[in-house]
Amino acid sequence: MAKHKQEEGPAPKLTINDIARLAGVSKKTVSRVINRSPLLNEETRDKVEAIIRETGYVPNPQARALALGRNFLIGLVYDNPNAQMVLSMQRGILEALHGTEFELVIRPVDRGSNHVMDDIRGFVTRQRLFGVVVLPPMSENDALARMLDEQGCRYVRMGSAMLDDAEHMVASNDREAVADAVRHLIAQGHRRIGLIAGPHGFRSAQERREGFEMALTEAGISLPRSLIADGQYTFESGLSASESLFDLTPRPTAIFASNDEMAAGVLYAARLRGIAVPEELSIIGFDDTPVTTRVWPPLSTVRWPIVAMGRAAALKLIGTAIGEGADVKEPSMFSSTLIRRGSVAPPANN
Amino acid sequence: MAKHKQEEGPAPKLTINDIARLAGVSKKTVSRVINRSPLLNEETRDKVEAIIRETGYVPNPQARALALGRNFLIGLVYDNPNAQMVLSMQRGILEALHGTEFELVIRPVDRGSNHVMDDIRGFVTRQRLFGVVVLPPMSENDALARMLDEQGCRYVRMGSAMLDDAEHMVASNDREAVADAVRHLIAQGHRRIGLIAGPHGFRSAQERREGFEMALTEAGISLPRSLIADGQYTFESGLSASESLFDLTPRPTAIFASNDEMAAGVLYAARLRGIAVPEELSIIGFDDTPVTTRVWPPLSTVRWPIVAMGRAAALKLIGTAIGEGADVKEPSMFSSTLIRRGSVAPPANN
DNA sequence: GTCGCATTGGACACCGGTGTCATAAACCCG
DNA sequence: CGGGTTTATGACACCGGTGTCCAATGCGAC
Repeated sequence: MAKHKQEEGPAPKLTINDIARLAGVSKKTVSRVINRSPLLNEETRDKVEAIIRETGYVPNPQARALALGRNFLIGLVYDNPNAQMVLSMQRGILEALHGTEFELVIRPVDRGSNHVMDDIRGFVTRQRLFGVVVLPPMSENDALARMLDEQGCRYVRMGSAMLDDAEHMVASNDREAVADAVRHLIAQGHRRIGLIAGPHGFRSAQERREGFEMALTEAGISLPRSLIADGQYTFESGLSASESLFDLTPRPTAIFASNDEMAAGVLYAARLRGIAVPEELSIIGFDDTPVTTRVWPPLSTVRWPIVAMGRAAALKLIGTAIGEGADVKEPSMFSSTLIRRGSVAPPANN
Repeated sequence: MAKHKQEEGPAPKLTINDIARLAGVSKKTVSRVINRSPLLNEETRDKVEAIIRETGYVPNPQARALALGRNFLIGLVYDNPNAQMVLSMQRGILEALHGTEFELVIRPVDRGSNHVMDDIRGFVTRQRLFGVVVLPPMSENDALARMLDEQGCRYVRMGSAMLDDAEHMVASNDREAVADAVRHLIAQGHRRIGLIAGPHGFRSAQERREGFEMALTEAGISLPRSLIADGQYTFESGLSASESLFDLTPRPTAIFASNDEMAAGVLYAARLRGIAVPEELSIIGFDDTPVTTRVWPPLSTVRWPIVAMGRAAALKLIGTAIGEGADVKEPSMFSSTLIRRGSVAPPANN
């Protein structure tokens, strides 16, 4: 329809020159106002700011990017099987970016490929990204961190343990969180507790496993190797991994699954076998994804503050740039909470 | 491949001038090579291309953006309650963008707010976006489409019906898909079929409702108003909406829920009431989200090709730009498939 | 041999900001 | 009241590309 661009001009597109002319100053002075340069007369600043406000002028980010050799873009690099997690992270980061001039550019990668590194390098250098947030398990790759450093690209890694200094890391304490969850099972009277572990090579899997073992050790409960089954963080892997646990005699009375997808798989497998949850089997998952409340019974799980962590990561990145309340140090370590729903009960007979 | 250059240094950062010097031509000639200008000597082109290839030179996108007044960024605008859908769409778009110089910038908005329009306008004009993909329900907003047009911003709208010409629209045929699903229920022998409708103001909700009514009308089945319950596309709304359906006498023997979340709610409510699924109640959902296979019994549902549609949308946008196999016309209309799982069975008694 | 035309390449301004440095005005002190 | 210092502002080049326009070259035609 509106193909004819008439008086309905496609936006005024004011430039710094227009503002300079209107204010009767040089473009450099306008630039100083925009960049909050301290060596500026109050009066001049006010005058220019008034003009900017009433014209609604906004500096062209492309020109700034060119002049500064750096874009106002934050990249999000991930290769994550967990959709919910990725989306929440995006939300958290965007919350922090909201109201700033930064935008979020997303970049899923394939960590299996042998040019991931080149791929990411190209991404950050071509776009002259201001910085990137890296999600697990990519974030566990130290070579990647080193490369980003070399490229002069700021970065923040998300993870389940501190793998880097506070400036470059936002972490949750998975080990302690899992230990808490397992202590809860123990407090309910469980003694034969199975673990569905996450995939090898995932730091989170390792941390969660250590938390699991820690709680049992504390309580003086021995842990036969047979009570640990390997999973891949997928529903199907949880389903099949629990089979081996169900075949045990005596059967475990509780299972901790290293994430919710696998916990849902355990629940499903239990139903297939006619094992009543929670009467005959207690289950705890990890992540607090929506699936936990869609199944029956709703799954107890561990919730970690993904959105808040995403926000913190973004603030760490841009904190230096916006430099308003300059030193609002974002926390680097976040703790998780056990969410009690209907999938845990004391064991039937002990 | 071109791994010749040192792995160290914070990137060589070649410019068009360097290439021009190395090739012994002017920068404009290099520019012509990059932009595939036809008025160029074969010999010159080959020479310059060789240099570009062996140095690994990549033009600076910021400079191009400034000179062209347009960025190589695609925006994704959405206000969608369905996480899975958003993520799949991102995936589809990124698949199409892969290997091009385009990047994806995401922009969730709040369609309730009364400055959404200004927000989006600012987004596309400030960043000089090449184009945007708009997801439902934002895509149903014609004023938004008009505004984007005025701003000279390309756009493609995703939706559940053709609301615009093929150039600007990628749609699934929800009405027909739902009709098929309901025909399936009728073929199984169901006559009292309930509908959990989507929220008013969502075109998809309307289309799905019309498909539902269409199938019943075809079969000569009357549809009392009481068999339609309003939902909000959320699990909770599906849960509570189904209560009113369960209170009916006689109770419906099947329910079509306008999306999977609500279908999961129906299933949950059924379990709370001790209604056996599928023996006493058949359920069909819509979207084929992962939750359908996590619950028991797994839910029959309608699958629509989100990823393929995202890919098509992105290709429509950039098609003109890459202009290689110039006229690879992407389809605009996609059809959906009924996925049969365990939540449908013939009614117990009729 | 000269002219006209098509083809190819380059000089230069420009996109809209920022950095550097010079300079004018204001200030300070002896 | 002059010289040195500080402060506020502007002129100008520059970031790395692209568009415009003109010059050089080659070649056939007269």
